[in-house]
Amino acid sequence: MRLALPSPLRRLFDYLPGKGLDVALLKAGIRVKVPFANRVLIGVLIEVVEETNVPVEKLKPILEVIDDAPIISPMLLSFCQWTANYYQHSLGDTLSWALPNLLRQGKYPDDNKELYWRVSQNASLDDVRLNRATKQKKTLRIVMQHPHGLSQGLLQDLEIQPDTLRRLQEKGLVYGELRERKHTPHQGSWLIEPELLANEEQEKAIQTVSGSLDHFQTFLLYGITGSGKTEVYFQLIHQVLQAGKQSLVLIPEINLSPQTLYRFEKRFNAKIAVIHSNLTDKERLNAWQQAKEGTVDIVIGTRSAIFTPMAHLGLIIVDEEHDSSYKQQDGLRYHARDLAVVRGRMENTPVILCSATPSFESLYNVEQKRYHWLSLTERAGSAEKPKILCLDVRAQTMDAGISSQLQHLITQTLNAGQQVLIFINRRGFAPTLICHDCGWICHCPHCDARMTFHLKDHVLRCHHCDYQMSPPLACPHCQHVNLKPVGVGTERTEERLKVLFKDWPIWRIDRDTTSRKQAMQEIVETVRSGEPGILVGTQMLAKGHHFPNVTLVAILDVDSGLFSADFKACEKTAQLIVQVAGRSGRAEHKGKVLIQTHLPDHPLIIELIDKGYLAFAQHDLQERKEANLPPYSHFALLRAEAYKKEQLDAFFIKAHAQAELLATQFANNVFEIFDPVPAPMERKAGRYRAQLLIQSNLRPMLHHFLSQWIQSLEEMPKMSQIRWSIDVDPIDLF
DNA sequence: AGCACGCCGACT
DNA sequence: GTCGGCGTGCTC
Repeated sequence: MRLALPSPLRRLFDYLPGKGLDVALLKAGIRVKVPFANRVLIGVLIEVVEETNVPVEKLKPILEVIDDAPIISPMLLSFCQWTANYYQHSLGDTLSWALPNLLRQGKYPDDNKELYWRVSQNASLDDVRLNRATKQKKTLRIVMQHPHGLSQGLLQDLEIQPDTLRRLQEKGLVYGELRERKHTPHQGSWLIEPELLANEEQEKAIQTVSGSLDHFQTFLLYGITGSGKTEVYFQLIHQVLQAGKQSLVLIPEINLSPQTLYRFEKRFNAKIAVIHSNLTDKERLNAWQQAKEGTVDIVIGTRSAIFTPMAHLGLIIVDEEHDSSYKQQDGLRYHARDLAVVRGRMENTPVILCSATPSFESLYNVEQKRYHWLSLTERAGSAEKPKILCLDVRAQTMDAGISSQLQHLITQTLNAGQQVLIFINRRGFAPTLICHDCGWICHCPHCDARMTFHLKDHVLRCHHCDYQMSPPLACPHCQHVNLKPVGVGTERTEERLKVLFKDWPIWRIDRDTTSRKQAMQEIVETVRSGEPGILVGTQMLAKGHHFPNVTLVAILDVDSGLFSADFKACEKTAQLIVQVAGRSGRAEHKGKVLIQTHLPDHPLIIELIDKGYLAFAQHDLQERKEANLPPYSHFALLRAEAYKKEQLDAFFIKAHAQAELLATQFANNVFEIFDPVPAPMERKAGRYRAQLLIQSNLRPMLHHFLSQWIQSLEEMPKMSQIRWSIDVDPIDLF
């Protein structure tokens, strides 16, 4: 029996069947318990083989067969095999990423009954007892929309506390029902809310995809902010529901808010499962099992939901497909958007990738006729596109990153009763502590990074490891007591804005102010209420939320995104500008976007402002073509880290030599093997980091090469001190 | 990744 | 004398 075991070792392990075991009952995808070295592991049977290269005396019998039917379908298993192979990862470990925790631990899918809430016959929203209970009223409204009941888990995902339900139950307005989780045929309409009338473009998109619902085809749905992408895929999901099939909707981490789910709940009378990182193991298994059985109709989830088994998959949607949260950045470094396309092909199902700022890879795939292009370029209603302006700040006096022109515009906007959004590119530009006399700067003792000064807590914090210290009173270098915070950061900008615009509220959104669970939501709601004021924040502001009363958006420092060595820097910056711009304005007020830059002649700035995102993408893709960069060629990156620099260097010298040697076995010039280089932040959390880039125009060759190269790396002796990994299609070169 | 084995320093 | 530090090697 050939098994995949949860181990980083990129190979399968052969075992003997236990005595008295009927080999005919063993099917790929069942779990078995086996002895492995000195412990017991749970593995997944991949195939039954008669022959093995392993010496007989080493073969051990399995201890136990856990399942009588495959826990993982042949489809999902081959999907995982494809993934493991493509990302050069161990199959056993890949399965660990794909399976819910409890299944990896050998537990059985839970067939416990689930608590469903239903509305009582005599319940009414006008009940006087609900006059002051807004939460209960809202809850009752939601439960009323679903006469067949809603599971407690889903209600919790909608931010409804069990306590609220209990109170409604005490009033006799709703009742709980323990339900056997079995497939109950759907009754009645799939819609709760009628569909909106699609405009011409939307109709065209819907028609095009619905003509392909019975087979694989990838669509790239380009829809500018406010053009009604959601309506397009809602109507398509409706068609899929009517065909008795399931839809899988992937969304970026940040977008999986109760509001997102609420929109689905409001539209569809369908069973929806949500898969996100805050689920308990039990909830996750439950959602997984229901999707597998086909008892849920729509699965909404983040990156890892791409591994959800689906009984009757009919459509895959990847919302905001350009979003970098689809790429797993440790362990199995998969890209959920790319895997969505692979899965669609395997399951013969259409895939829709949506974005207002499509990734350049996807645009390239459209150009190559692999993806079908759909576009929505009209904003719904009377809303106009925001106007992007570039402000050359060379030779301008800046005040905490704010030019006087910007100051003037902010004042105007506030006086007009509107809101301003100030976007700061990075927390990395946050203030640090500098000695005014000798120029000493406070560095993190564990990383090659400056400590960031946090005014509120009066601490120095390293943003790359968790190191914290209180600021020294005197300079450790010259002993003078003249340490000052410098740099433009969210906090400092906020402080300055508070002084400059002291009569207006200022809201700050970043990791520090929104660490508390509900904090972000509270701020967002305050801003949505429309009171004039200034919203200051980082990346978090670029995604999802829309603020109708924001009419001025300012990006304080766009330059750092323009000269980065990273080949994707321009793409990311362009996406950011367009996404941030999309947060503003609607209907009555036209939005204005101001970009402060020292490089007003940069092609990104010129192209993006004059001709828009797609034109800039064309331009940048042309440059990448000339430089033979992805998507025109393919990258794989070997990263490694170690506590001792000499060990790391020794490792890379060997790895590099092996790569060169291996490359001689292939045709000339198939690969470009770069010299190993230190990571941009060489030391992080006390470990030295470096990387080695391999480039090739021939994907299949690159994969052959990688698997052989990795095998030789795995066999290298004395490697315990070095942690290394391979990143196929890296999105960051560090 | 785990986990044991093994060979050197500071303790009841 | 041992307890335990982590370098080294192995897992069908």
